[in-house]
Amino acid sequence: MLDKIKIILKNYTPSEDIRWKPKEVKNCPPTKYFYIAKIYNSNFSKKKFSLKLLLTADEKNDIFSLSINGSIRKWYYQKNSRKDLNFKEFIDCIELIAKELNTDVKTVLSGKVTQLEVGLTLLLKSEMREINDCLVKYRNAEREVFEETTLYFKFVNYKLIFYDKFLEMNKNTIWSDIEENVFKKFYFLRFEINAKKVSGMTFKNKFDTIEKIRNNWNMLPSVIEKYINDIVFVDVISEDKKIEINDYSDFVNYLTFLGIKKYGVLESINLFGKSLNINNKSKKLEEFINTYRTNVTNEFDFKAKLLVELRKKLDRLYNKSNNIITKKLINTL
DNA sequence: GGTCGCTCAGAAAGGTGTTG
DNA sequence: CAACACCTTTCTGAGCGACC
Repeated sequence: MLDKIKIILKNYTPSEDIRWKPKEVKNCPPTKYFYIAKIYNSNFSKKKFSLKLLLTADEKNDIFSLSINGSIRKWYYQKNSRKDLNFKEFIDCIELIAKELNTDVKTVLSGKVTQLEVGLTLLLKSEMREINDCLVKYRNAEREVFEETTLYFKFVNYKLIFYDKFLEMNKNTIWSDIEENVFKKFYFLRFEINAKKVSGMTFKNKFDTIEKIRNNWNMLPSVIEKYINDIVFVDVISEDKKIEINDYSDFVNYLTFLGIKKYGVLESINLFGKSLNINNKSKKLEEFINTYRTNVTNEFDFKAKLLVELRKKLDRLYNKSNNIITKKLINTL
């Protein structure tokens, strides 16, 4: 469930097996020196998807701190696939990193996590490809669509991202017939919670050290589901219902629906941002959107399908059936 | 009965000064 | 610089009368 991560180890004793290269950094105190290096996953012979190291040396006091930065997911598998780390693999990662750094597991566990990306890839049917259009609002985040297939909800310290993993993995290649078929049939939806500053969002206290991530691994599914559930969902794809207008309220209801459709769902929702009454805003918005919802058939039920697949994948990554094994793994470290 | 606006508390987001 | 602690602001949902 983890992808990109930045870990800070204090009081790390630099391994002599690593080739440290001095790095010039402008505007830094004269007593500090910087060295960079890379570590690879030595379970594989190829050297791809490294983790970048930045060693800060305060040579006066002989104190070193190490920053580890990169995608442990790609690093662990040595490829960019739709696989996601489960608990056992995460524990594996910790041990591997300790080995590569020539330090003990305890040191890695104590590492501070200052940046973290929690995410997963869902295997959906290709009809689900349009689902981004239905994710219309998330709290007060800035909604932004990039190159038509990527959707962001941005805050200062973190953002939510939805994108087509298959396109991302195969963007620079010529597709074979098999790949064409896969793309036609399936949609690899990737969802990520990208924390640029862990200390400034909800991961703080729960996922801000490697040890806490390990101990709180079982909380990750509900955290991910909470973020998804908080996104305002409107089915903008299904056909309109055939509406019978029998009285005035039916008429107003239908007019509101037509108005939202004509003016645009996103634009209509934005109107509420300017609404003066803070307290009623969310309630009104909910009513407003429900009016729209009651006028579409919702024949496909995108949201339900998304949540079902999300739950399936989370169960697998959380190792629900292996709870005892999970506890044992924690105890062995 | 339903709507509106006020209050409150807790959570979430953002701003800023300090620190190594 | 990056990261954090600390503080302020904003958001959100629930509760509760007042009013039509």
